[in-house]
Amino acid sequence: MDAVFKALADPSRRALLDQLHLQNGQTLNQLCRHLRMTRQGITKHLGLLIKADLVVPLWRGREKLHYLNPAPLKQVSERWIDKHKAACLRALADLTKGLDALKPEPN
Amino acid sequence: MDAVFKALADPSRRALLDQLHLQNGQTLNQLCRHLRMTRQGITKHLGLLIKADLVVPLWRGREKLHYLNPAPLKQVSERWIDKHKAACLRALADLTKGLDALKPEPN
DNA sequence: CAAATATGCAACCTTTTAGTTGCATATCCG
DNA sequence: CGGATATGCAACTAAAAGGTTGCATATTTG
Repeated sequence: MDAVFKALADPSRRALLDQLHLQNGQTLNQLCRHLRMTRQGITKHLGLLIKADLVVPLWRGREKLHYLNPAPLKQVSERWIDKHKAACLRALADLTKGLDALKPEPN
Repeated sequence: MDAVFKALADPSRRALLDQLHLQNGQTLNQLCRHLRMTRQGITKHLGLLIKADLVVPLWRGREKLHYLNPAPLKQVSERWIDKHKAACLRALADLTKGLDALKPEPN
């Protein structure tokens, strides 16, 4: 679990997850196009994501495909959010969003 | 959002959240009893948790009560887990597709 | 086979972070 | 008031993390 939280702590790694969420199964080089960083830097980030089991690698010839695995994320929120409270929170979040949308400009 | 992920990255801070989840509204000194660390160290951790809005402080006289606020955690998991779809199923499907791509050269 | 492509490994540097020590400030209670 | 309690702020140190450069390895392709 520690590896998951550590992996999520860095914005570059979250960007990688975003990118995989957008298009799953990308190779290392594909992912390099979206981040302005050396390939080796990205390799290290992917290494942490893989160790945290948030990304699953799959070799196809000389290419390494990367797949997003959101399973560990499930446990993240459930650790401090009681199941029966979840619905309430969700409703509250939606309500807040609704109220914000409704909020009139003071002019 | 960045502050939330950063705050969750440290095991001591997660322990503090655990402690508050166990008993909400504890003072700084109360929290100090459960972690083996100086009070100032814990103060710094709580500062980050408060900045991330994961903990809400409330002053009562000279005491500072700390309350857990799980709301930001909701968004954490929902970022990469599709709300209305079984994300794990989709990921599995994509993974299977990757495996299929691997197959055509069995020889 | 040789060149190009896709990736890995390791050393290195710089910045950030965790934790400590020391002192200051505010509140409660006799 | 004065001592005890509860907390804050700042400087400092040691460890960790982000990122780079350089070179090695495996696979595809002409």
